[in-house]
Amino acid sequence: METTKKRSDCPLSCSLDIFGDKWSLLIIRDLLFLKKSTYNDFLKSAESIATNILASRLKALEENGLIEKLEHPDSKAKILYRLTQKGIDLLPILMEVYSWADKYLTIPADIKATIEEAKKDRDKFISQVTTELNIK
Amino acid sequence: METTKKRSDCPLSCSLDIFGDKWSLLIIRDLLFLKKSTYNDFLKSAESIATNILASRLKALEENGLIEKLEHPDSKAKILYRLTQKGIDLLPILMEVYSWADKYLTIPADIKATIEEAKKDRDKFISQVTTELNIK
DNA sequence: CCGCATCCCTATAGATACTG
DNA sequence: CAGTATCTATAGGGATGCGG
Repeated sequence: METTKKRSDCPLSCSLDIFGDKWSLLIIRDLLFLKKSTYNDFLKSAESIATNILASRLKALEENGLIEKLEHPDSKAKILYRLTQKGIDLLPILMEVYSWADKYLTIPADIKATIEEAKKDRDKFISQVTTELNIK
Repeated sequence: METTKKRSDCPLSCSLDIFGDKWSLLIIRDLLFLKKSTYNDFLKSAESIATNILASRLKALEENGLIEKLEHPDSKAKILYRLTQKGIDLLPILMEVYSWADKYLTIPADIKATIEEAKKDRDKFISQVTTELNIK
């Protein structure tokens, strides 16, 4: 069922086989920027993902080594999802998408400001986000 | 039918609504790098897209202003697909995906060499590809 | 509560055959 | 050559159930 056979040897094609859908990168976004880390956090996101879809994406993301499951410090009942380095390294891709969207789509003003701030010193922004995630 | 209602105001979410599927970026790749420009060119790609999917993606890409349809210089029967600037500007995103894939996936040696060459002088590579496409 | 799993139903993706 | 038509498979939405 989770065979995910690759369509070709093309690196782009293989990458899209992993995160080329409408939901995976939104989960990555939540983990990268929005300090979300539990199942219910993701469920509450603006795009309102269905529970079965979320479960299947989390499983796929974990199988592909982009995220990992940990015990939540607050409660035994909770699970904490965290990005691996492989997952964190999707950040530059997301930044380019934001940058493209900033140029061609209509963006809420506050988000627009953040994007342009991040673009100004891209490397600094990347290391900042990365460090933050690694500390946690 | 092509209502493509957006799921949220998030620029990433909106971008994924446009090209966040397993095929659109492969068509963009074909146009950007592989000098493909007709329906049958795309059909022949390694991933072997189905004809109806190709048709629907081309339509969506055109509606979203990423590509445009032109008369083919060789034949009246042919249609030439070309990237708009909005489409060409997806190149930085693709390059980051290639870069990520280069780090984490198993890549054919020749493609790996090309990726790393392009990364060395990224801006030059981008302007080179862009110029080439604009000339045609 | 929390993290799913399951079921049911609909919508979209996709494979294949065929057409203007 | 550039698509449709038709059919089937999978993705996805929404409600609910259930063990820890």
